[in-house]
Formats: sequence, structure tokens, C-alpha cells
Amino acid sequence: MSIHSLPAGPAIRPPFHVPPSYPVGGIGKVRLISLATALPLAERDTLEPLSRRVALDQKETLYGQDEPAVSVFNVSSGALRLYRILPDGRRQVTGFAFPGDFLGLSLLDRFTVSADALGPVTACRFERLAFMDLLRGQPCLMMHLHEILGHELSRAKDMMMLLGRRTADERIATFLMGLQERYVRIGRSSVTLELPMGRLDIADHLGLTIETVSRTFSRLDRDHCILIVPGGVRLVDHDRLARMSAH
Amino acid sequence: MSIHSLPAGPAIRPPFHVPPSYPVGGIGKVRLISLATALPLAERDTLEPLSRRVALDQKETLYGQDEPAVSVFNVSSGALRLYRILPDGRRQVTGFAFPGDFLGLSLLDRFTVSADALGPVTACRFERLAFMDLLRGQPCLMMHLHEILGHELSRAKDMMMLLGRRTADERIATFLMGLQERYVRIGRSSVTLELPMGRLDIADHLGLTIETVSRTFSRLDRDHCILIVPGGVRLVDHDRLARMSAH
DNA sequence: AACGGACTTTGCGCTGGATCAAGGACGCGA
DNA sequence: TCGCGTCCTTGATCCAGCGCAAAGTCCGTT
Repeated sequence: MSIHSLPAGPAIRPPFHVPPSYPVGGIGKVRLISLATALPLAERDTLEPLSRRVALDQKETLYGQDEPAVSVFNVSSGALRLYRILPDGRRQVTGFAFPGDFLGLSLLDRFTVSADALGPVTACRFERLAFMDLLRGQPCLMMHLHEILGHELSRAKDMMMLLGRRTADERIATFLMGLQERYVRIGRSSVTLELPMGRLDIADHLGLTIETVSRTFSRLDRDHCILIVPGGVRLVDHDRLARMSAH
Repeated sequence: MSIHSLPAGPAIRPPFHVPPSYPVGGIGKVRLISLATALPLAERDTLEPLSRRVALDQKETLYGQDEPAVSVFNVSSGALRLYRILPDGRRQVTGFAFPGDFLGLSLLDRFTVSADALGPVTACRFERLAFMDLLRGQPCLMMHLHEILGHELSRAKDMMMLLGRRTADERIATFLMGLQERYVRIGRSSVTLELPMGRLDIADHLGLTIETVSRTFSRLDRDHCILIVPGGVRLVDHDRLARMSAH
């Protein structure tokens, strides 16, 4: 099992760090909560006054696992990796967050994963307790968030199937197709997928080693299934990928 | 990857089957919703009038994946396995359900897994839409269920780490420790763990083959770490198991 | 344009767990 | 008590993916 899983990266869990933020007033009518289509506009308007903006540079940590969850976040731009680490350094990247995604939505009093920026990131921050108070008076919004959490759980089960039962090829194909689908959903439809995460992040997400990920990418490229381009991949044989990832 | 994953078992997803149920009135003060400690008594009283009782025999299906989720359930007695199956028969058991557990709590309009009985099972059934209506007027109860869902998601992430990064030994040890902890929580504390599921279920849960599960059990037994007994295992060297499963 | 550092790719040998193949244990119905 | 079906165990062999080592690529910096 990979011990080389840890990029020199940021210190793990600066124990109580809350990222810098400033009130959001006066930014005019820029929409900060960008949940793609998942939250109706009216509900975003309810939430927005409560939010403060956060900005992170690459590799900065938004929060660490087991830290008290003082905040809930909604990603505005950029991408983050969400992960857990075992004492011996083995890492599982449980997912990646993109614009529109909520972080800390389970509203538990501690974060269950760490989150750090893959590149420059901006997000909306909500004081968790205030957020919960608001929800108590907004059953409909609460229901929406519950539904989002339900979908997240369903995707977690997809991951279990993937990690427990699928081959390396299938994992990579599933990963690429899933990422494309997500990009479509947030309006970044394109044949060429940007991959803001590195090979090691993908490996730790899919339960593989960096070498296996790299080899599989290379082979898919050789087979004209994908085309590796700087910073991402172009999905060439979409059908074959879909067949490989079929569930 | 194991193709022998499917016990002769029940037909997969009888497409629209709702298990037999009958009104619950007149059972006196037997408590049907048995969420261990997770739900306060007052809230159970709110829910109970809405429920009907369901009984299943071994191998009967409570619901199938992708079936419209007309109901939500709370397990009263017995145990179920929750799983997904790929077209080629590979199976991932996403979890097991025990007394007190809610099923279908994400309230999505379709079930995301199949659920069938490992032995005789009884459960409370709620009409999902009525259940949701009730919740809209009970923000506090809604919050509780959201929290439960959050914990479920957290355990799903534990599973990702386990499936993606841990060895066979660690998986088995983690499984046994986790099961014991759950038994403690529902008041079935005991050194001897009953295992209502078969080796194949455990294998499909942990992303292993039945042979590896069997061999690992045998070795742990030989090493006096556990003692295999009919229908379960006795945890002999609790500390070593805990060390193996350490996170 | 030369250097250094981080990341990625590739070759090669190895191994943990899968696969294949026999038996063994147990319960149940005739 | 026997026979049968289901589940579990054990041995022998195999192989997908791992671990190690060495280049190769791409930047940003000087």
C-alpha cells in the first residue's frame, strides 16, 4: 500500500484554523451561492445574507478532519479535494468539490474529512449554528438540503461498489465519465475534461497507485480512447468509456 | 472478480413488490420504533401512529434497488443486508441493517440499494410521502433524521477508506470491531459476536472473496485472536483486533 | 539557457489476494 | 439413517496491480 501518498503539501490539520473571510455586502448582484440547479433562487436569497466570502490559494486547507465544524461552505469557484488519512499515511480521497457543492452539509459538530484547495478557490462561509437556526424555520430548504445529502450518500455507495468490486480500467473510466457528467451539470460541458487534481489524487481517490493510474491513462491514450492533453484529457471514444463504466 | 457472488437466493428486484403489512393498533405498549438512543421518546411517539408492521422471512426482499421508494422503514428485529449488483453479477454489500436502523432515510424517490432479510425480520413501515409531510411540521425531528443521515455518510466514508486502502486483515478486524460496537449500541453487548450474515456476504461487503474471508478468519482463530463458534465469533484478543483496525 | 523541484511516465520483478479445484461440516427432509 | 443441498475450509496456482528505480516533462526562477 502506498506510503508515498503524501505530497509535501500543507501541514495536516492546523488544529483550529478558520480561513480568513470578510463580509459580503456591497459586491452588488454577484450571486455567491452557486448551487447549479439544486437550490431554487428564492432559497439562495434566504441564505446569501448570512454568508461571508472565503478565498484560498492552492494547497491551503479549508478545514481538517475532526476539527469542530464551526462553518458550512458553498464552493463558488475552483476545486477542492476531500480526504482522510490513516496514521501511517495511507490516504483516501473521498471526493472532489466543485462550484455549487456544499461542504459540511451533514451539519455534524465535527468535519468528517479534510478539505484543501487544488488551485485558487473561493467559497461562501456560513456560521453553522446560525445556519441551523435558519433551517429550523425553513422546512422546505431543510428538505432540499436533506435531499442533497441523500444524493451524496448514494454517490458514496457508488464509490463503495467501485472500490470493492471494479477493475483499474473500470475505475478510471467511471471516474472520467462521472467527472464529465458533473461538469455538464455545472455548465462546463466540453469534450475536453480539465483535471485540476494530480495523478496521485486520482490514485488515492480510486484506491490505486499513482503508477497504475498513469499506466491506465497511457494505455487508454494508446488505444485512442482518450487523448491526454496538458492539464486534462479529451474523451475520444465516449461510447467505449461508457461501456467500461457501465453499471 | 468473483462471479460466484450470487447465492441461489431470491429473485432480484421483484419490480414493484410492497411487503405485506398490517395496522399496528392494539399491540398495547410494545415500542415499535426502536432507534436505540438516536431518537428521543417523544419523537418516536409522534411517528408510531403512522407506522404499519412488516414481517419478512429469511431471504425475502424488503425492497429492490431503483424501485420507487413508497416507504421508509425502521427495523424492529432481525438483520438485513443492503447491496448493489452489477449487470455481470458482481455484488457490493453496502451495509447491514439491525434493530433501530432506518432504511430509506434519504427520502429520495427511489431506493439506492436492495435490502433483504438475513433471517426473520420485523420492521415498521411508513408511507414515505406522509412521513415527509409530517417532517415539514417537525423541524426538530427533521434535524435528528438529518443528523442520522450525516452519520451514515460518515460511515460510508469509513468504508471508502477501508475498501480503497486497507489490507484483508485490517478489513476483517475493522468489520468485527465495528459490528461489536454496533451491538453494544443496541444493547447486545457480548464478547461473542453473532454473525447473522454468511461468509459470502462479508466478502462482498469488504471487497474480498469468500476464500480470503474464510482463510483470514481461520488464521485469526489459529493465532488466538478470535474463536470461531457456530453462528459467530468470540473476540479473544480484543486489543490486537483494535490495533489492526486502528484509524 | 541553465537549474531545480514537483510531477508523470515507463520498465521490471514481486506479491496479496483472486481463481480453480477438492473436500468437509452441517442441517433437513424422506 | 441416508442422501442432498448449502455453506465453509483448505490447498495449489495464477495474475492484476503494487513497489521500486530510473528517466522524462514541465514550470518557474535566476
